[in-house]
Amino acid sequence: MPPTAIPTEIKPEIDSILEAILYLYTESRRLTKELARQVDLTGPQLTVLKMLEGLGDLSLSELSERIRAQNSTVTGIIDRMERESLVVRMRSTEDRRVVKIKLTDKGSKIARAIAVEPMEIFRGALDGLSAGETRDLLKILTKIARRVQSIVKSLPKVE
Amino acid sequence: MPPTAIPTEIKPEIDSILEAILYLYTESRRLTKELARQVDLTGPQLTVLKMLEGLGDLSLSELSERIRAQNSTVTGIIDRMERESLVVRMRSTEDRRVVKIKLTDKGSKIARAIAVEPMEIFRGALDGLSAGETRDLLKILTKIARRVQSIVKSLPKVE
DNA sequence: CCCTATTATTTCGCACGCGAAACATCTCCC
DNA sequence: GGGAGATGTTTCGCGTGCGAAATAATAGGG
Repeated sequence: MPPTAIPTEIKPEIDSILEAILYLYTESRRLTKELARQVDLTGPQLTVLKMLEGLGDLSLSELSERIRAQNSTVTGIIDRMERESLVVRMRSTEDRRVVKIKLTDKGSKIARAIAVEPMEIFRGALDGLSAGETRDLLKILTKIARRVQSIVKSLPKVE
Repeated sequence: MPPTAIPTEIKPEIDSILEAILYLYTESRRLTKELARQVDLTGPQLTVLKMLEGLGDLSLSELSERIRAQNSTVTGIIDRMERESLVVRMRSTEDRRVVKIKLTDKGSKIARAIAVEPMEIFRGALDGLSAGETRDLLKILTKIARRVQSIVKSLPKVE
């Protein structure tokens, strides 16, 4: 048994589960991109637009935290959105280090044209589960996450 | 009740579940990248390396299907790996349209230095579930995936 | 009040990642 | 067997996405 193999008979369900998780993730990205294409935006740009619409002006850091990307990534996205006059940068007056991102009229209008926040589709799908299923799912996923964490900690370092 | 709005009091579990799925996905990428860094590779390059180690030579199409990326993406990854002498391209003799990707000695050596295939960590974590949990998880995820699909189908088109 | 550490953002270089178009080769059918 | 369409790969242009270094502004301790 080579060291690369995890010593276990592969249960076919396991691959199906990985498959399903991957599907849900990639589908959410595909979906966002498809919605975005209808108004000539990219996926991340639509996400930012709807976020600003829902929450009001946000600083760049707040934005990058919410979309789980590095500041430098968001700087680029905002650059391109500003180029298209979808948002403007405004230096905060209280703390002049902070840049507030603000929707323009054009940006708000486009945000309104897209009714659904893509993530809502998933909330909707999860909402269709029974209370028991929801509880089970959360419990199992949490368990998996914990196990992943502990496996990661125990990994041998190369060298 | 418009199909786009999800009319529901948000159950906190739902956000936790989305959180957990996102965590598992991003953790798998982070993990791959971290393993890869130990041998001076990028995440995708390590994935390709271990895939070739496990399965033998693959064509570019086979590779791109397995890592779920477009051919053009994989062309770039292989370009950089070839530049580093990790793999070589070999025209197939049966069908001269096909390019076979082959590990070099250097590539094989590095592949052996990394014992774990990152995805195996998740298989390992899932493997720790009880049979009942596995069954429930698969059932629920499948249900979610089906619901997502049907919601997507019912979405109104802009214009 | 200054000097240092901290925090917010940008810049830079690089590696994906995609879709469309170009290119190469093969297959099939007349 | 020759041309039309199918299949495999690459090229191109663009938009993320990251981490490290640079830049700008604030805060805190002496």
